[in-house]
Amino acid sequence: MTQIYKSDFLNILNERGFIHQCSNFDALDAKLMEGPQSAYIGFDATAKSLHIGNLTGIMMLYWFQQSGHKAITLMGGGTSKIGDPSFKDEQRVLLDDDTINANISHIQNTCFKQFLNYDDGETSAIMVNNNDWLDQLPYLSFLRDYGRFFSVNRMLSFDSVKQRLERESPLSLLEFNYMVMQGYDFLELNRRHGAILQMGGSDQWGNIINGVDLGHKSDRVQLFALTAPLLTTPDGKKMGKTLNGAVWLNSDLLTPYDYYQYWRNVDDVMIGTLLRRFTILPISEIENLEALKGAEINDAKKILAFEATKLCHGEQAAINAQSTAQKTFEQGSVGDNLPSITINGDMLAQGVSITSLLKEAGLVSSNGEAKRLIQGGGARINGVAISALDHSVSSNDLTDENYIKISAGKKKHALIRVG
RNA sequence: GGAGGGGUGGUCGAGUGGUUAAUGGCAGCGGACUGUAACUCCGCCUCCUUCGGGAUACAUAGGUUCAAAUCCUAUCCCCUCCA
Repeated sequence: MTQIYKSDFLNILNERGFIHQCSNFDALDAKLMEGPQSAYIGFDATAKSLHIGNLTGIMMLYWFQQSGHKAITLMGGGTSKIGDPSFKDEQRVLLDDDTINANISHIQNTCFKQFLNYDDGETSAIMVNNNDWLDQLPYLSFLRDYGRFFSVNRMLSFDSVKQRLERESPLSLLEFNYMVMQGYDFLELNRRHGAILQMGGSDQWGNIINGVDLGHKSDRVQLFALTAPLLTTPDGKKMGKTLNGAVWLNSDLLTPYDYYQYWRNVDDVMIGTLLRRFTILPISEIENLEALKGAEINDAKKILAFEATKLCHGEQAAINAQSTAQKTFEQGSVGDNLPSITINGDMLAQGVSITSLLKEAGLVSSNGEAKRLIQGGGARINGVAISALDHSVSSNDLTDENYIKISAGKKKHALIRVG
């Protein structure tokens, strides 16, 4: 591999496609060679789980720690009260404290612990919440101490707000302050934990640079910004949507099987990029995988899905998910990880309408949707398409293994068991 | 405070009294093709229904009318300009 940097960390990030912009490559590279450093990434607390969109940042911290440094995960408990306006056209709904706190504790206890080691001596990852300092800021003295370092002229020049202004979308003072808060976070984390680097997606560039400038002006410290390219599909769409919305990292919001399936179904042309970013396979192996052509790409996708699931949910969950997927799609049978519902044996003996079963199994959300699904030819019982709206499912449909497989389309399946 | 503009289904955006549950694009879902991909094509895309219909719906609440997303009144919210 080509070593264009001195530090392992930058070399790894470079070969894995994480580098978009850096405030000062050479100086950062040199700094990383001096010994363990601290870097952080901020995460939203607007939902009770992180999602695939946050995964790039998590992986950057992962490699940072693997390279012998200290990773800091900053939960935006304070900044979530404002809402990042970058590249958004509309103001976000404001969340109340209780919701934000609940979200943070939920995220803390799940997502990160899979990827980062919080008990690793000198390079233990740590988790902080910016509400701890932002909530206490005295307005007037804050303005006097730090407000003077922020140039409105400059802030207005950032693409993230320029776009909003050009479209004449409203930008409130509250939202405009988001980048001030984020900039101050950097300073605070430098003081508290010696953080010298803030990373993030390329949409965070403006916000991060504000912190770098503030560090220089206020404390005469050199801070660094490093951003990763945003992930988009070839046609420019954002990655990370699935049947039910976001691709969550928490298994209680998205099962490991569904998580596996998300990766299994990504666009062909993304395969190399995704393997680099979201698996920890050696680059040489990734190069072999992305050289595959045509239907062979499926092999690469299976590996991507397996490795990504393993990182997020553990090896056993990945094995289970893979096995279920294989049985379901390659052998036409069923796997343990399919969602399942239990139904009373007597009721089943009398026959249950397919519509209500589809609803029960969570495959559709209303009778109307079930009806449309059936009319569209997408409803199946044990793999056989059902065309009658009033079709009744009964004990006769039970297979030898004592279940009924019900499907909505070719990819969504559920099992009905008798209980 | 004054003047003007605007709030339509997940989203963008038509529609200015009547076959309008509301054109079209995007997103989404299903089908065909295929490799559990992409492309393309076709269908669907408020809810309930005994499948005859019914109930809700165009910021909110009233009103005019046989009939309103479309007209009137009040209220709320947003934007622009002026003070």
